[in-house]
Amino acid sequence: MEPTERRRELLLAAKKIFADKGYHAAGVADIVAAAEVARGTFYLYFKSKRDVFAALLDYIFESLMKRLQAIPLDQPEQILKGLMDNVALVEAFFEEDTEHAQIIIREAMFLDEDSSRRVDEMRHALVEYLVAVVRHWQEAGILRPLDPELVAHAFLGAWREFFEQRVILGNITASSEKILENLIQLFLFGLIDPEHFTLAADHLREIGEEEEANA
Amino acid sequence: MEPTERRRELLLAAKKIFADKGYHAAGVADIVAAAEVARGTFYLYFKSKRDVFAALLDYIFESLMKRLQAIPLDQPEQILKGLMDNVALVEAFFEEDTEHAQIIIREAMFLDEDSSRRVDEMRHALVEYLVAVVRHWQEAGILRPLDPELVAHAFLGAWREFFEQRVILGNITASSEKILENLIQLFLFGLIDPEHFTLAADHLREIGEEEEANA
Amino acid sequence: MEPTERRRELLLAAKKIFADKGYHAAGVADIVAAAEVARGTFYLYFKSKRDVFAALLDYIFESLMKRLQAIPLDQPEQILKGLMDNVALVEAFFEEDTEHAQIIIREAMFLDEDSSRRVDEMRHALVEYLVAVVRHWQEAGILRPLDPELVAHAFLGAWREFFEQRVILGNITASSEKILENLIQLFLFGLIDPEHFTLAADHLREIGEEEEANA
Amino acid sequence: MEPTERRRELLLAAKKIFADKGYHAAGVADIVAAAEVARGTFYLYFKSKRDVFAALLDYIFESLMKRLQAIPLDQPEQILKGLMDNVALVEAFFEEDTEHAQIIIREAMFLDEDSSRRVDEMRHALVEYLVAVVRHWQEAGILRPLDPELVAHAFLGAWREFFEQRVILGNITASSEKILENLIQLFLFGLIDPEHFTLAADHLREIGEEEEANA
DNA sequence: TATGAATGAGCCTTCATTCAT
DNA sequence: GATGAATGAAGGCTCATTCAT
Repeated sequence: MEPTERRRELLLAAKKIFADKGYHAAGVADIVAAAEVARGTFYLYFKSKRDVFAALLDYIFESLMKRLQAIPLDQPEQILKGLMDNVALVEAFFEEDTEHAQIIIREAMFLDEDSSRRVDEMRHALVEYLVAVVRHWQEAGILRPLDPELVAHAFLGAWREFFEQRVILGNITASSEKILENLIQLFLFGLIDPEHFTLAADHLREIGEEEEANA
Repeated sequence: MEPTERRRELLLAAKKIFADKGYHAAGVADIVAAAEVARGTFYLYFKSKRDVFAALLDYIFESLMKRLQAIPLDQPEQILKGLMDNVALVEAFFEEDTEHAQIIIREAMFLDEDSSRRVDEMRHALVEYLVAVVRHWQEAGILRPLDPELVAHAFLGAWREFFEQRVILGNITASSEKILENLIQLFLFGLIDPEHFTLAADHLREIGEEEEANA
Repeated sequence: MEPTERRRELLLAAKKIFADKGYHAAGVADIVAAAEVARGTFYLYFKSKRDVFAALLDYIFESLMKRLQAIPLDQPEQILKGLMDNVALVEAFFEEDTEHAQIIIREAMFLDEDSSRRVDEMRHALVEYLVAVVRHWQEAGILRPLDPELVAHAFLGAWREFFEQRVILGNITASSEKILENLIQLFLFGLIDPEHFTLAADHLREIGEEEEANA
Repeated sequence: MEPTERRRELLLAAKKIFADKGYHAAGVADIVAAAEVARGTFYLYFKSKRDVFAALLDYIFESLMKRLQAIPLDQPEQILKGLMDNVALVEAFFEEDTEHAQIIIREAMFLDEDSSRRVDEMRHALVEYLVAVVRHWQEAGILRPLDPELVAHAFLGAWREFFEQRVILGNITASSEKILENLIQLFLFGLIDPEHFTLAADHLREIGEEEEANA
């Protein structure tokens, strides 16, 4: 068999095992069993268990990047549909192959410095993408001039929360579309009833002044 | 030494070790070394390594509950200050003792079913609290009638994202107050410039109709 | 409490525990729990776990001796009843307190050199007693002049086999009286039908001669 | 090295160690030291310390069965020689490799339910074999119609007693042949001098009547 | 390249014994 | 005498990694 193919088989076996059992519970024995190769063969293609996990993160990262690069940022004429389509696309990536999400969210994030750095790169890619979208519509005067990074991180966090609950933990049964729609509405229009915008804004200003006075 | 005291010492030692090295990398040997007791002593107070971790989650949960119970939900006259104060209080709990957060967020969430259930209880307590706040101001007609649970989860997720970045991973240097303030503004007023509310709402409706037509 | 009393309580607790769980599975913790004293108290009366076991063997040995010494060897006029009564008495000792038997047969026999020596003393006492009985009736011309020690050991072994099966392992449900009666009949009259005694004796002689020829 | 061979080496090492030190005192460390392999290698071939012991019992059981199956039950023309040859064969099995006997008699019998069940199977095989022999000669009218199982158990017990004393504990120096010969004589002809058979039988009857009267 | 038997450091846990109170 | 918390040696077992074939 071609070396590259062997390596790929092992990588996919590792993906399945890590997603199933988690990094620590997964053993090299499980991986080679799933790949149907001998124990020693594993070490022909990967330096260690850590190494195959790192390779896995690379693989997932690259897969995600391919998707993101396929999205045009500047064409959408309709802000809402644009946002929804684009975010849905990211969600689809993780939902198509739930193992990806299991690994990224459950395992890689806090496994060690190296892993968390790699996840951070992914997060950064997503954030940059969201930032670009927000900035695009801010420049068009449609969105208010809030810090785009803050918005991106906030949205990412909110979305991750629901994704975790729904896909990883299975605590929510609502459809991903419905959730996403509501989430976007919340982020776009905010909580406050427009009638009370002025009142609310006044309060906000007062609080700021109080705090400055206290400081 | 009084048994209760010894147990507490071991618990705190375990908290430090688990926060430092993570559940898997932490050994009972580390814990007893930190507590400066013999190996066997550990098993006088805890059934196993798992057991001490569970006890730790209980301890953190109870500590957090004490804080939350101290907050009056129905008195705040000012929505913004109320929300900010209350959320800040939760944040303070985790920030005072970063180890708490390390353990809850990095380790407990996905360690196993038992642990994730416990973390879920905590999340639930926080969500319920946020839901109560949102509902309070919805009934007062100040907030729009969005699903309070959705709002609560979204806010929790967004907040967690920043907390992780700032406290656990150290990627952000902005002050927690500033972040919280911006976050609340985002959730309250939304992204869209009020001038374009009507336009945006129209788009939203169109999208809905398109989708129904497609279905 | 009087020291002697305390010691006795511990000894009896140990007897129960050792009989229940066996020497190795029994822990000092079990013994002190059964005796309702503190862990340390145990070591006030016994040097070690081994020590309490040795003391237990002494105790059982003495109890058995008291019984045996109470039996008159020379008065019985009737050989069968005499044998049966006497053997039944030994059996009764172990059956009254099954724990005795559990400990002697299951644990002490092969635990270590010291224990097996003690059990051997007991066995010796029983054998000597049986030897005396056999010899008594041999001198009266009732029993054939077989080696009395051989007879005693053989009987002891056969009896032990049934006792183990019945009391320790629970494999036999027949009453001890019935078994004993049959056993004694077997030992007294033998297997061969008297009609064939001569024939059998001839065979026996032939075999002996063959073997001598082969040697 | 071939797996089967390694496993066999470990099994034999375990046999030696268990026979030497007993189940509890023997450590996996001792076994792997005797087999001159690493600790982990042991667990390549056996699930646990218990497991290797069980495997050992199987091995001994099978070895014994091979011997027993080689014995024709129905051909012997001479009762005495037949019995002696056959029993001697069983004895030889244990005497050739004393470790077998050490393990079966000292350790396995009362270690736990599983072990004692296995030993019981062996005992059963021997008993059945003896029963068949006895029954064979009973049908030929040579032996009296005593319960064959009782006879078999009694003989087995008596034989075990001597075997233990001689081989395991080293208390007897007489040759096994001499002992066996005497034992068989005892079982065949019984203790009572034929001249007194009638007298003895009368006594026996009287005892029975007395007991019935008392009941 | 592929194999899989062998390795051994390292982990969790138990329990007889000690000792300060 | 009595207590029971503390001890730590010892034991069973796992698993990532190596290496001779």
